Amino acid sequence: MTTETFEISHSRARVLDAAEKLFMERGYASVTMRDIADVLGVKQAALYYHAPNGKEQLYREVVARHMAHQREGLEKVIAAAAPELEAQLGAITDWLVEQAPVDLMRMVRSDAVQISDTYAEELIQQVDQAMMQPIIKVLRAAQARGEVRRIIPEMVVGMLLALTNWAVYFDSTSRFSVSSKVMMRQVIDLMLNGIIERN
Amino acid sequence: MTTETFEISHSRARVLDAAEKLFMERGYASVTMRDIADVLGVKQAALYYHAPNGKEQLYREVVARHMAHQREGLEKVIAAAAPELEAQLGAITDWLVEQAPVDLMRMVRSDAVQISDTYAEELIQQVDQAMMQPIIKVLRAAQARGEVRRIIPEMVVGMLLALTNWAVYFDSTSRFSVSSKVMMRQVIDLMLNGIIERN
DNA sequence: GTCTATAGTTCGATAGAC
DNA sequence: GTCTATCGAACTATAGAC
Repeated sequence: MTTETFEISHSRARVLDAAEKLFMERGYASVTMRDIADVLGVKQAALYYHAPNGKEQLYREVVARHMAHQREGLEKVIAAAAPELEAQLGAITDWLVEQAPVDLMRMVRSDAVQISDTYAEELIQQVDQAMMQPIIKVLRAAQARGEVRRIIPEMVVGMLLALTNWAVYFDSTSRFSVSSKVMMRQVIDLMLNGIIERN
Repeated sequence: MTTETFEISHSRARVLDAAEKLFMERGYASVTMRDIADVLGVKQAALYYHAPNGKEQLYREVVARHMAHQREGLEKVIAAAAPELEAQLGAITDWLVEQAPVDLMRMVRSDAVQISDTYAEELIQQVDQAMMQPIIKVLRAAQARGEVRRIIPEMVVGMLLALTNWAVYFDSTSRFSVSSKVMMRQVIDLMLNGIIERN
């Protein structure tokens, strides 16, 4: 029984892994069930044993799992980092670039709306809870300590996520020898010189 | 004859307008020819009179026209702006937010690759020529004047485009009363405080 | 758990009437 | 220039054998 349960969840995890990679890379509409099956080396119909509720539900589960993963990771690296804002932001961007950041804007504005308008709203909430709030908390704490001047944390967090995406893409084109992590350290330095309170 | 030519190009422009709006909002794969026809109030088959070469070619033409439009606009506002870097960047971001910025990363990584790998390369070149090089020239000129310290202009331009996209999206959610243009002025101020040469 | 076969849809595109 | 009608391909999903 334990073995069977393990095997089942392991197979499911493999399906979710393959689906996640494809969905996040190319978007919901342009990934077919056959594409996912091909990656797993099975026929298209076999997918419906592991994902009996179809493509739409599969996408929802992939996203929910991804967001849970991001939230756990972010909270972990934030807790482990030094209590200064710069160190915490560095730990955050290091984590983000390691996770092969996804195009959140495409997910919300293209992928999700194809499923339903209510799901688009739900996805926005998930992204907010999993990826934005943990970082917002870091900024608010720094504000409370008097480390940064008055900013809108929600705005700054979005900037950080957008810049991380760009850094990873820029690094992948690799015309310049600047790693994503080093680039994001420079971005943080640049941002802090703008938002740090000067006495 | 002149009237007929005008009417034809006018009809074509209407088709390209509708296609551009949908393609840029939702991406290549999730926009159907029927969607475009619905916006125009005609049946799907009628589209093939104006776009006889099909969906793929329609997307290519839409993108080519959009990039030409962006290049012309950018070069115009740059030429009209004051010769200081801050004023030029402000004119650039004002222009960009007015054009309802598109998700360049989705275009390159999702839309274009569905058409062909060679088109993805072509699109990257078009984006580079139309949107990045004009702004890169501004940064290089400022570097030559000694206004900014050593940076990688290509990297900074990508940051600026990514942040502009985020600003417009953030503004559209409008939970906070910060207009895209005002927000980008603050971004520019923040970036300049990071990259300006201090003597 | 995976397969073959196929039903039911949707989409891109063409043909031909008007 | 737009319409109706339709073809062929691709996709989601189901049924049933193994």
